[in-house]
Amino acid sequence: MAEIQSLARGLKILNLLEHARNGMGTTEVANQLSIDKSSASRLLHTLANYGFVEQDEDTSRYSLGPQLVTLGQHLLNRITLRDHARPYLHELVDKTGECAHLAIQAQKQTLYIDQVESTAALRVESEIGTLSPLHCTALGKVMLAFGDCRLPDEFKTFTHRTVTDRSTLEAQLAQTELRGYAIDDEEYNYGVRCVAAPVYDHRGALVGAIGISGPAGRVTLERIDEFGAVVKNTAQALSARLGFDAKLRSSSHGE
Amino acid sequence: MAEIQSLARGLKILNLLEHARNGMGTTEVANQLSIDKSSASRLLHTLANYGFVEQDEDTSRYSLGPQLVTLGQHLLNRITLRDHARPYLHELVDKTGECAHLAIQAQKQTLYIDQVESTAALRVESEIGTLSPLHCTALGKVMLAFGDCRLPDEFKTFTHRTVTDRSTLEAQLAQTELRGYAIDDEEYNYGVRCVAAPVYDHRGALVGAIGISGPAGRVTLERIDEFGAVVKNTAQALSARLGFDAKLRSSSHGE
DNA sequence: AACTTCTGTTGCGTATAGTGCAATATCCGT
DNA sequence: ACGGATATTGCACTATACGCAACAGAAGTT
Repeated sequence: MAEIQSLARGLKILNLLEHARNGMGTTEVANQLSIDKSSASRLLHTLANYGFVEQDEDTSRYSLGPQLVTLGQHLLNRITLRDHARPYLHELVDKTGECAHLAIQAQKQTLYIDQVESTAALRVESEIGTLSPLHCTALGKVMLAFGDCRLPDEFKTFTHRTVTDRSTLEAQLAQTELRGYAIDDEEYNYGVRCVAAPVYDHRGALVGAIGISGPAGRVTLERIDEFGAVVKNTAQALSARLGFDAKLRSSSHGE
Repeated sequence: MAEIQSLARGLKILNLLEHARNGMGTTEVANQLSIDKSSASRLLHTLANYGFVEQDEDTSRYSLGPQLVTLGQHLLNRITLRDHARPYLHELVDKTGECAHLAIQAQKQTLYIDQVESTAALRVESEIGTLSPLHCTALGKVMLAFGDCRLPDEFKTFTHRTVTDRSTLEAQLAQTELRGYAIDDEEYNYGVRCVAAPVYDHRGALVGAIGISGPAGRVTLERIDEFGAVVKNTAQALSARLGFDAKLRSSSHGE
């Protein structure tokens, strides 16, 4: 489809300015886009008229304007985690063939917010709205490993696999943090394995987790790392979608 | 200066979409801007190509896109409160003729971040970087009234006007909250009155306060409400500048 | 199910609107 | 005061975005 050239150029300018620490001058912008100074000047003026960029009165250099904050903020307010997670849950189902879940942390427990069932396996009934423990579900372990709440005092037992020893669990969480996804190996329901990864919002705060769960016969221990990678990647894509910038978390190099 | 029409139209579309709860259709956009459907369609496509809007695959309606979040967020990271407050401090000086200050809360105290001196009165020396108590300065009272920290246990006395009685101070803070600005009536320094109002960031959190201070002879009790209104308005303008949406705080009607 | 009546997208001729060149104006460093 | 940067404005040209109209698809109506 044909692009509107001048609009596209304006938008390109905004993208350029994102990475310019101290703003950019007209000529600089023109060179980057291989357009004439005059065109750049006029485009910048138009952007400035609507508050998308602003010009420093002294240096006459341009940088991003407050309108972007306004629009971005409004947008974030509209976003409900659930709405945005849904396509990613579908993606998980498509790629793994298993049931996908979205959960957040509530009242020191795992609250299931959404579920997308795989067409093949309908053995797991809907768990939306239910609360589960943190220590024995993949989604809950994500909260523990990547969130900022401390471990509960008691660990209830559900299966013979449920980890109830504090130090063992802590070791699992450390491992979870390292590899970027959590595993529930029949620790909550017999015959069900789960894999989950963290979802961050635009501020870099943990807002929830997404993951898959399926019968141990299909979600085998051999394939679990493969599933883990898929879940992790999908969770990262969702986080990016929510405005999360990976740089926020990995390390704090930016001044 | 001549505006680039197509770019301006594109930006107008973004502004339109801000207030559209469930996005807008092509025709709707076209009508609002009094342009042809085809033009609207092409503009929207271009915006979509760069992630500034996105089209729902099912309904084919358009809404604001993730790129705005990205840009807005990047911009917020660059913002330092001080840089943005400075012109507003100048504005205060211009309008009141008194010295203007910016402060944040640090270590349960008032930390002066910036100061703009009035040309007329240079009797107050620079206080940038100094810490003052919360309970007897206008800036500090703003933190107490609008922030989320609780009252200290002890209230040191500085002048005979310093309020050291807990319930009296609480009454003052309640009044402060109601009228939107705080007053220091010679409670910290003899002969100096101050007026301050809260500054909020894009999340609606209190980030600091700005205010003016001047000799009691000029900042009279009769004129103090007049000064209060000016300070309050300026603080609100600064907050808006930081991306603060008044709706965030006033009341929580939104779903 | 055939019928409107909405949508959103595409082809195309036209002329407006944006472009690049060049001139001007303004600022900075020496 | 001068050279070498900037950013901005005038102007002629043609490329570009525009509106019209035709098309396709969805959603209601009868």
